[in-house]
Amino acid sequence: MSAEPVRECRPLRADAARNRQRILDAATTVFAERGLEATLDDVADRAGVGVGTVYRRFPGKEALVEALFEQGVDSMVELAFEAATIADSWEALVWFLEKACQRLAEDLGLRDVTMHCMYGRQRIHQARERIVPALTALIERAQRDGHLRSDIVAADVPLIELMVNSVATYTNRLAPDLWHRYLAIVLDGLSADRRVPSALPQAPTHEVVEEALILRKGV
Amino acid sequence: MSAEPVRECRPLRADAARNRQRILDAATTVFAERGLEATLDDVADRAGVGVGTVYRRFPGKEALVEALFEQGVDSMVELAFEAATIADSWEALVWFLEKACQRLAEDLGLRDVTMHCMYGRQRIHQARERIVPALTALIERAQRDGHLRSDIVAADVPLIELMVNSVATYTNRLAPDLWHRYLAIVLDGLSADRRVPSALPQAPTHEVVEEALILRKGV
DNA sequence: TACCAAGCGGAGCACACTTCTCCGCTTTTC
DNA sequence: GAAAAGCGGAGAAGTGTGCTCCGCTTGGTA
Repeated sequence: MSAEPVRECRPLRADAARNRQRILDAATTVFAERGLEATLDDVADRAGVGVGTVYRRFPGKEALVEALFEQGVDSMVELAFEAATIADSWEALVWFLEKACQRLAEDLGLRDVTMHCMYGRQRIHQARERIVPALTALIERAQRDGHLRSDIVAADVPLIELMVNSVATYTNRLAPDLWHRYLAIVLDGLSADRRVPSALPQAPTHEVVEEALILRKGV
Repeated sequence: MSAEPVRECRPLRADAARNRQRILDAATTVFAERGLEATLDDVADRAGVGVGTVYRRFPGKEALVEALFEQGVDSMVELAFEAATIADSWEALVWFLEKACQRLAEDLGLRDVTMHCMYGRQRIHQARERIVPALTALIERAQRDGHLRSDIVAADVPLIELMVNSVATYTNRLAPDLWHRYLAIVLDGLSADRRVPSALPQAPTHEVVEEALILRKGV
């Protein structure tokens, strides 16, 4: 939220400040909907301003993206810490994976930032370093309690998120909640003490699956 | 293998026939390695011929791709029928998923053709229609035997392949066999009668995962 | 109300990267 | 050794980025 050149003395003119906010709002929705493949022209259109106006406020796409997702990335780290406060260790893990996948599914921009690292690698790297201990604690606690299979490690988590998110990427237009089903399957695979398969969300139809595999827009 | 304009009378000159084969070979490896994003210029380079030569033999990229993958797509269908001949119903399902994921992981072109449908949609659609009955039979048999959880349907299969393949896409340079681990987890989630988690292939290191999420080339 | 710095729009530039063509030269074949 | 067939690869044509520039508009001060 503080990426443009520091020019503290003179405050923005009223209309300029209004436009700046419009740009940020537009960028939020546009990137969330279409991922980072969206153009600053798209953002400008959505904001109802010209491209020039966008470039006057932000040095370039990267700056805007970083300004927008600084907070989003950090909030993923917080998620892991928040999960630690849940009493039941298995529920904590489930809650974390659900929430993390949810955010990535809802915000394609966040997905691109965390999974593709096109921008702001440094920040992502730092975020990863902070999240690893929390994740490790979450996992080891669930393992000590005999809920999580013992051969899982913290490094598995990003790849599990990637898997589930790939379903979300393909199906989010046609069946935006379908990814829950596959996370549920994976969770059953992660469980150490499940006796009976847990209930799954509704199955997709062939039509939805076929359409999803054809349509696939976001990466 | 029969995409260029039919001109049956005169056979190709010896050198031309040789080049045609070189182009097909080069296309096979280039598309397998880099997916359909590879250019016909890349194919020409690999084949050691000029682009013009490629375009003289094949009307365009689509024709070459379809010629190449016609067989590959059909072989995915055959896989399902072949699985039906395996005695144990659970092993049949496991074998099918392993093989299908293996092929998709080894051949990024095949992955793009089946998962993204950029070319030859008609053929893919037909292939899907042929594979569904075989898949349904495979699934229902495993369910009757009490091995596969009863809430799985045939339409789940492509999405399961998609999930596992997304791992392969990201990690195939650094840890080309890592996807087996995640397929194993998913399989444990699909099982109806497992008492104890099955053995998993070796876990990834944090370094590999981080590199994989950054490098991501294919798609 | 008048003035002008600050702000604005969006055509268009530079660039990257496709697919595909064209034509002077080379090789094969008869 | 002549003609037909084939070849290479520069570059045309098209598309899609990110970003700049400059004539016009507007907000805020005097």
